[in-house]
Amino acid sequence: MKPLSLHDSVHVLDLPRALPGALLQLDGRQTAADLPCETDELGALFGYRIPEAVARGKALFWEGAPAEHIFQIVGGVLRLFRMSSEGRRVMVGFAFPGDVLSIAVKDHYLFTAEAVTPTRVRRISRERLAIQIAEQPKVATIVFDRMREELCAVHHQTLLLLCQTAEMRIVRFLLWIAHKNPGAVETGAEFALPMLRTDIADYLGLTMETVCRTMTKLRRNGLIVMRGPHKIRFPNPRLVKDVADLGDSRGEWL
Amino acid sequence: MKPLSLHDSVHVLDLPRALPGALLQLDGRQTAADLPCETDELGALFGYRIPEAVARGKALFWEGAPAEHIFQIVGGVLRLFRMSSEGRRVMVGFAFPGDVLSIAVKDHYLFTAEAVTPTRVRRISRERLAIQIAEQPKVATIVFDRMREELCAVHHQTLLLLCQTAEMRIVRFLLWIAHKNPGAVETGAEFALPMLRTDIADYLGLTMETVCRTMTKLRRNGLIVMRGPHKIRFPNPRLVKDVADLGDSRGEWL
DNA sequence: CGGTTGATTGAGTCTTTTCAACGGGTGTGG
DNA sequence: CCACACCCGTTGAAAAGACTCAATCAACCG
Repeated sequence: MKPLSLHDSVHVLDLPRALPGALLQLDGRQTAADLPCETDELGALFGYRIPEAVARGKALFWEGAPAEHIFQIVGGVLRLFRMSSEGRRVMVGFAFPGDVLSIAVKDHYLFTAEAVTPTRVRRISRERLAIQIAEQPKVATIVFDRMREELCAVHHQTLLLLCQTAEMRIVRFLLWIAHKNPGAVETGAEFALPMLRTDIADYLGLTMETVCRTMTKLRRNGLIVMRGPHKIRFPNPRLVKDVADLGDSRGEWL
Repeated sequence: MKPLSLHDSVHVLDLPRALPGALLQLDGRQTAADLPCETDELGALFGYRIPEAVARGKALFWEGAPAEHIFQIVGGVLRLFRMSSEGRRVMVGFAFPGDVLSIAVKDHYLFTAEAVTPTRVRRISRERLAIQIAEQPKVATIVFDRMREELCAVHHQTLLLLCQTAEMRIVRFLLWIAHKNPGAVETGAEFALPMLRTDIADYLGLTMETVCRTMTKLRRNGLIVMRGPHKIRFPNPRLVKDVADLGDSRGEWL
């Protein structure tokens, strides 16, 4: 058995992001249902310490600061953004339970990570990770996988941005969020959309107003049902297929 | 000295992509000036075999095919694209001399790589790479770096797509291409823009027409000078700064 | 209660896309 | 050799879409 193969690795999407019975509330109010670390291969890496809490609106780390730690999100949602040279906020991603942050950076954080909801994280120092890699070659495989996952996340955003219309972008964005709650799309169950309209706009390269308007349109068309701005349902799964054909044979890109 | 540190690695942008004296012609006509593999740390990995040629318009590999090899571009330019579910072509990148392709994929190629210009590549099987990693831990560091580079490339596209206007996207795209020829921006020297207008459009999320129109606008404004559709100059480096302030302290994102 | 924040909606403007036409190359076959 | 077709780039006019500016509304908080 090869110790460091690029092949024999956990599938990116098979992560224990949300397990049956562990109802993950993305809005962070239900702190009891954190990601169970025992099931995570990476859990051992981060140790079984009690996770740290990050209050809503607080930053976990800042763009440009020396990257000393790697973080695993246990519960809650974070927004990841940079400041462009013109001073505009550029959303480069969101982090959900199970995600690992900044495993791919070299020495400085490339973006700021800010808690959208009350968030709980585990951390490991980059030094310690290096030692772990040296001691157990298998760890390198895990790190490879995580970097692949990070790459997939960015690629996913790229594909969203390459959608022509705002409607398409938003539908796919919503579906992406929905897919983090297993079965939400198929059963039409309600799921949380914790981030602000502005966050979504900055992520999709749109304005807040366009996001609002488009979501209203989707509501009028019966594609989505909203209970407040942050609770969404897809009442008609079949309808979803028509608007955005996600019939991708390989789930790698979502 | 830690054998597998994530820190002590070659800077992503310090790659021997274009060396003084090795005038890289991106249009691929000058096949003599290939990337010198001796200077490349990764060169040893790929061996010093004679590079394979890929004719213009031919694919190096196809989206969805089993990923058996990893490629290093020695000369020429490739377009990297996927087919969206609606059948539209989605450009996910371009590959230039020095780039390494598909080091981050798991088992199937995520995109098709097609030669824009006559191209020369070296290849290594994924199996062999795994063995190399096992034998020399230092190789893992190189692979980490390359994956970081791949991540940076995708992130760069994301940032391009998040630019509000077509003009900004295109200016930054052109600057990005220009930066691959050392000193081209500073001296106002001519550089090649080998890909088609359609390729650029698909990469920037615009239509071909918008790309054309915007480039003629840039030409009229004196920002660029064109000699045919594929030869560009920035005659006034100072003007460039005004239009697109790239004053980014860290070059990581370009 | 007044102030703030976030979401929504409206009206007008600007950009981009769409549809269409044209021109310069290149390659091919008569 | 020329005629023709085809690809690619460019430009034009009209339509659609997204943005800006602005007002309104609801929830929350001191």
